[in-house]
Formats: sequence, C-alpha cells, structure tokens
Amino acid sequence: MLRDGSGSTEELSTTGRVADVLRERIVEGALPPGTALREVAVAAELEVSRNTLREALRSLASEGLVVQTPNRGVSVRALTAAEVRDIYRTRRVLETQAATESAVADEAHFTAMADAVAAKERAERARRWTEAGTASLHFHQALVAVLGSHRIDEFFRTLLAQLRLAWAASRDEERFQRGWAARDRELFELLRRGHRTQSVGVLLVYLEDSERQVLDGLRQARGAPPDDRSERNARGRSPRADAT
Amino acid sequence: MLRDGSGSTEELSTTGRVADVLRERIVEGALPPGTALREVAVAAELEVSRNTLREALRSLASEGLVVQTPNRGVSVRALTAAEVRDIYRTRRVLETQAATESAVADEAHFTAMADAVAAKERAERARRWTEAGTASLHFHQALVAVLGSHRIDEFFRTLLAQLRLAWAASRDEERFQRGWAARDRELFELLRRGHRTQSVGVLLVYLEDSERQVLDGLRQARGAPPDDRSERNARGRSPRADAT
DNA sequence: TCGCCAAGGATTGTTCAACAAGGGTCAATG
DNA sequence: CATTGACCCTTGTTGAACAATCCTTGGCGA
Repeated sequence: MLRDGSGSTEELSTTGRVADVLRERIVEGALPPGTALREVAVAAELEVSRNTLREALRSLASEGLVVQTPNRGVSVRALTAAEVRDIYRTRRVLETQAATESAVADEAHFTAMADAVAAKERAERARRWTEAGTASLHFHQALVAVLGSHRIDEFFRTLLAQLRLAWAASRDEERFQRGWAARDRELFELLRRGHRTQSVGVLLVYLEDSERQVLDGLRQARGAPPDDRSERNARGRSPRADAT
Repeated sequence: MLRDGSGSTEELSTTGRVADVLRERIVEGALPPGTALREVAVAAELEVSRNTLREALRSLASEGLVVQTPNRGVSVRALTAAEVRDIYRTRRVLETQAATESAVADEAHFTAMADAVAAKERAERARRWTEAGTASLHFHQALVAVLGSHRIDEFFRTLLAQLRLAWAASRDEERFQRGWAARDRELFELLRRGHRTQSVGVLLVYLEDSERQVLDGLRQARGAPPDDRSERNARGRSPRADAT
C-alpha cells in the first residue's frame, strides 16, 4: 500500500513475498512495535523455511521497520522520541526544499498531489482512517517527488513507513487522521498557486504540529498501559507477542 | 573506510563481517562493476555457508552496491549515466541545504570538515589517490551532517559509497582526485566564514563539474575496451569475473 | 523472606546437503 | 545459417542439525 506502484503482474521471489507480507502487517499495525518475531513461529505460519525468512527479515531491517539485536532476534521497531524527531528533521529538509522547487514543477506532479489530497478527503469523509493515513503519506510523497530523484523518493518512502509505525501503534488512528485533510488541502493550494515562501511557512507549521501529535501519541502509548514498557515484554509471557 | 566510525571493539556477526568485507572490496574497486558474485565461489573463499553469504548480499543489495536479478544472482552494480545524474541531483538537494544551514552550525561540524579537508590535502600531496577520494567523501559527509539528521547521514553514506563505485571503475583514480583538494578548501573557507549564498553558488559549480567528470569517466570506461560491455561478460568467460 | 546461583529450556546464529527451476551453452539438425 | 534440444551451471528454497547465547526457573543458603 505504501509500496511503489509497480503494480500487477509482479513476479516476486518467495523472499520478496514474505518481506511484503511482513511489511504490510507491520505498517498496518497488525504487528505492533516491540513485537518479537520468532523465527520458527513466523516461518511456520508463512510456510517458508527459516533461511528464507531470515533473508526477508534482513531486508526489513535495512528499511528500518525492524531491529535486529544480536542473539535476541528481530522485533518490530519501537520508535523513540529522538527517532521521531530525527524523522521530522529529515522531512523538513526534503519537503521544504520540494515546496520551494515546486514553483517550477512538472504538471504531472501536481496532479499526483491533487489525487492524493482528494483521496484523503474522501477517506476522511468516509471515516476510513487507515486509508486516510495512506493518502496523506501519498500526498507528501508526491510533494517530495518534485525533487526528481529516484533515490530520494525511495528514501522518503522508507521514512514514511517508519512514521506510520508510530501511528499504527496508537490504538485509535482517528485521532491521528481527523481534520488533516483540510490542512493538506490548504498546503496543496498554496503550492499549486506557486506561493513559494508562504507555502514553506505553512508547511513548517504543519510538520511542527504533526510532529507534536506523534510525540504525544508516543508518550501516551508508553505511559497508559500500566505494565507495558513496549520493550521489556517483547520476549516472555505477553499474551500475543509472537506473530502467529 | 566509509563505514561509520563506531570503531574498535565492535562484535560483529558472521553475516555482518562478510558484508563488510564485500563492501570494502566493492568500494575499493577490487570487484569492478558488473562482476558477478557467484554464491558458491564467494562463500567458499570467505569460508562461510551459502546461506550466510546470501544474507550479507541482501544487505549490500539494499545499500545499492549490488544488484539482484532473479535467477541470475547478484553482481556489483554498474551505474548508468542516469543513475549518476540521480545521485548528483540528490547531492545538490542535501548539500546546498546543508551549506545554507551551515551558517548556524555547531563548531564541531566545522572541525570535522576542516579535518577532512586537511586529510585530503595531505593525501593529494602524497599522491595517495584512494585515500584522497575517501577524504573528499568525508568532507561532504561532514557538510551534510550539519543537517543534524542521523537518517540523512546514513542515506548520504550509501549514496557516496555508490558514487565511489564509479570512481573505482575507472582505471586511474588520479584523474578523478587530482586538483580537487583546492576546491574543497575553497568551499570550506566560504562555509566557515558564513558566506551563505556565495558558498551555495560555488558548491553548485563544484557538483556540476564533479558530475561531468564522473559521467565522462563512465562514458570512457564503457567505450574504451573493445569488447567490454561491462554487463555482457559479467557471466561467461571473462578471465577473472568471479570473486575468488 | 530475600537474594544468589546453577540447571534447563528456548531461541538465535550458522552450517551442510539436497533438489527443483531457470538460464545459458553448444552441438546437432533441418 | 537459424532453430531446436540436450546438457550443465547457477540460483532459489528447503529441512535438519548443532553450538552459542539468553531467559527462566527452581533450589539453595543467609
């Protein structure tokens, strides 16, 4: 869903398929941050050998969706506050520059952004929050695409996937998505009209607010459950901590 | 050498070590672009199992140093002209922004840059071109570091590693390195003094020239050897095409 | 009761051997 | 000379095995 749109007849290796499935589950929140991915269990459930699973996990690790601790295996990444700030620092760098250059952007870029914004509005009206989240990410992805670098696009994609991890962690995505369609729209219109400095200003406030919201959600998710340290119980006796 | 300086007592898994060795060989040019990495041969030479090797290769693939073609295995990446342009587009985005923000940069960043520039000058005087190349990369790495994002640093590191692939491909690194110390120095002094717009201008010319040079080297490397298409003979009968 | 220590179990890291599938080579054939 | 087909090499994937490491748990002593 956050994957690049290479689409339909994609012949994928087993390892690639496994990586896709796990990525999906992680990004969608089916596997909350901190969840330990025990190799035998996951391999059995996905009906692949442990070796192929390990290859897939290594891919996910290099995308930052999963962390690998020596002799303790991999677990779904639990972003720290510092890491969230790091992500937003990166977003500011890339998105403000994109906003600045969008004045001379290709028309295709604007239609892509417009599509994403429209999709977001539809999703929000329908109260389909997960879809709304995806659309929002697509909007910003389209914005960064005006920089015209495939590598940046790819990098930004992994960045947003990590960020989405934080959303999915919080129980109600609604709180994260509600009301942002309007702000996406506002930002888009400014970009569209080529109001360079103004759009950058709005963008910075946008990102500031978004960052604060994610950080709040993080603090709350960490504080609310009495004995859930989201780290400690990754291994051990947590009711459904493995991926089966 | 281009790895992050976590340094000394680093306990690394076998997979990690294998990845490091191969990364080194690739970046240093011991394995020229297009070289096919046959699993059994490489695994035997490095004295690891095929499975472990495959995990390491997957890491390298996600760093872009190696390409994975289904059913045909992995081979050292051979950058196309379009990809080189893509890399420089990315560099422009990150480095110009870094130059702009360097006005308010931490002092530590400047000392890092100064160290790199000094190292580059020493290496160039000593005519140690490989070292000179490394130093130059460190300078730009230090520049981008002022953006203050760990993720950008990491991203930029893989970017430069890929670029270095193109240098190493050309037979004489001297042509790539000679004379650039002065330009690095010039750029650094401008940054140091906080001449914002001027340093950005110089930087853009710098990158423009560098890009042209790499592209020229690429064209030449592709044109010069009569029957070396750097792709065709990756597999097949090339004298020393595998990594043994 | 509390804390320390050893035994035991579980999980990862790594290896080995095997086989199917796909691709390339090369020679025979039309 | 182009095509076909057999052959071989290489990759993709599996299953089982073992050592090393970590966590848990129960026993022991204070």
